[in-house]
Amino acid sequence: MHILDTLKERGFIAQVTYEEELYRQLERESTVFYVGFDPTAPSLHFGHFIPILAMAHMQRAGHVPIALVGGGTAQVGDPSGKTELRRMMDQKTLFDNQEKIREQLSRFLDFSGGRALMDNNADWLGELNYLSFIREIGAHFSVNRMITAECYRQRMERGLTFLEFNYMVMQAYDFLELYRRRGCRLQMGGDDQWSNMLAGADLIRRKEGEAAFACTFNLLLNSEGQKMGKTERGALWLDAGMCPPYEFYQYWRNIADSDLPKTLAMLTFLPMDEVRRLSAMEGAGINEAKSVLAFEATRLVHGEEEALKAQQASAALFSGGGSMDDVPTYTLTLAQLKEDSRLTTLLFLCGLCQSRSQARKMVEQGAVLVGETKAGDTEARLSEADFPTEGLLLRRGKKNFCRVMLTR
RNA sequence: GGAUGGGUUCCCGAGUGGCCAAAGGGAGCAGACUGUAAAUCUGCCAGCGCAGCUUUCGGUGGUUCGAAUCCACCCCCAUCCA
Repeated sequence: MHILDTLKERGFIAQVTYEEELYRQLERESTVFYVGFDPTAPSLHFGHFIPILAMAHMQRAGHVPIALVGGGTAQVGDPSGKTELRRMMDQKTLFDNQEKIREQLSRFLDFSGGRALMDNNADWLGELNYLSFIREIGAHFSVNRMITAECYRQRMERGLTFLEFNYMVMQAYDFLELYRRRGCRLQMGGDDQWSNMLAGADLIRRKEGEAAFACTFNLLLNSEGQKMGKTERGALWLDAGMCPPYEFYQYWRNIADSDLPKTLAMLTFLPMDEVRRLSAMEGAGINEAKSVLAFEATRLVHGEEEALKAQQASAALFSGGGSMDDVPTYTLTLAQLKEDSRLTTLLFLCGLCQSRSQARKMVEQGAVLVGETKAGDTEARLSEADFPTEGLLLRRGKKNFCRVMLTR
């Protein structure tokens, strides 16, 4: 099956340029392509996951991905889809974030033997000469056309700085530079990047007279039309320290029925026959399908071992039996307990509630379970005897658990 | 640079001297019903050792017994003019 058809079937592709030609290009040779990543956060989050998976699909099909870290462009800020001027980041933070991204990407892509590459556009944007740049590159851009691009249109009404206006030119230049350095012919990315990507492909065609392509991905939206990957605490990070595997697993285990088919297709590498079979499930079966999704997605992000642990912890908490070993755990010292033995304090400390006020309210609403008994008293206190050696299981609502271990 | 209109709790958005931790909606959380789903109904939704107190309405000062609300200066945003 053609890789583009695979990506289409799994729901990745939003828009493609010169589609027929791109089909032929990908058939003819191993094609170098790139996806840009902004180093504006210390971890990749779920929003990056779709492009990453698409890159992995492409790599499996024999093509060569370049992950381009936007160390230079991040100092400008992409106006696409933003209504405000993005705050600027200092160099040090950008550099640190960049290293994290490199580390995380290597879990999804095989960087060995030049099978995947990584570049940073600070390498070439940083030393550009303004005059030669506007002469060589700027001359190819029509402001008239730029301002009609979707990504600028809304900002034209609200205000757009000249700094941001340059973003498209810079991104187009990246593509040209990657073509020259690496023979890169295809840029992939989020659909909000469409105009920037087109600009790059056009620039290569104009300056080099060579074929270049752009291809954008769909956002994964839930049935209510909102982006998926938002949690109670914020973004769904791909870093285990910022979002534990158990939490990641539970996110996908809890999605709406109607979101299951597209999610399975996009977030797993299961054969489409299997995806269709699982998506057709009903009633209790659909829960089974969701745990397959959760397991597969967690496996991709955190590895098989962590996925198994998350699965086992979930089994122990939700369906009884199984091992409690990998249930989210908080360690309490005896000194802490002596200092403040209130249940509400513990709920706050272990992260189950975001403040003691919230903990008090949860108790009032009958949402808190201590072991097997429902807590009814907001002033309840705990003593050493309440903590068995295997830990005390606290629960807020039906789905939030924390095992508290007392170290004596 | 000038004129005008604005900046309110996660978001939208009311409030224009005390009855304001601030209407209403959305999001979120919890309870009931379920399948760790959706829909629906109900409650909660700044913090605190919580019948009381503390911090909050762009910033800093001021008027007042009392300010999100009035005054001064400043910062930022939008629209029009240059």
